Amino acid sequence: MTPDEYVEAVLELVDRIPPGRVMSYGAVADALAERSGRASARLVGSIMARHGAAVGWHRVVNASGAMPARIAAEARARWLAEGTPLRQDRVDMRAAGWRPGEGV
DNA sequence: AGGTTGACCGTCA
DNA sequence: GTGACGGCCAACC
Repeated sequence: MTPDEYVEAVLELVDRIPPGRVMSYGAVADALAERSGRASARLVGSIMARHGAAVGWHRVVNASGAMPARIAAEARARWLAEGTPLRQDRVDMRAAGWRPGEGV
């Protein structure tokens, strides 16, 4: 799998996350690990930083259910807009966490 | 070629 | 709950 194909695989998966649900960067990396041969949360993070605008980037959060300060406000607005379960200003990962195969 | 830098994560204190 | 550390892998000096 070429790096380019990996990027597509990440975007494709993110695009399948249902509204109101989220996956962590690490969960995305894990989900693609078998198919891609790699599993790096950091890599998924940088891919989202570059290509996230093309998909529902607010549905991919860090393991704490938060987002970096730069985009936190926008992310929170989107979570509220689609009814994502929140805990203070973070996503409630226990309630909102999604795994591929769940909504199919 | 080599060092630094990220929209990260799990572990340990 | 917080903070430090090591591992991670591609992009960028």
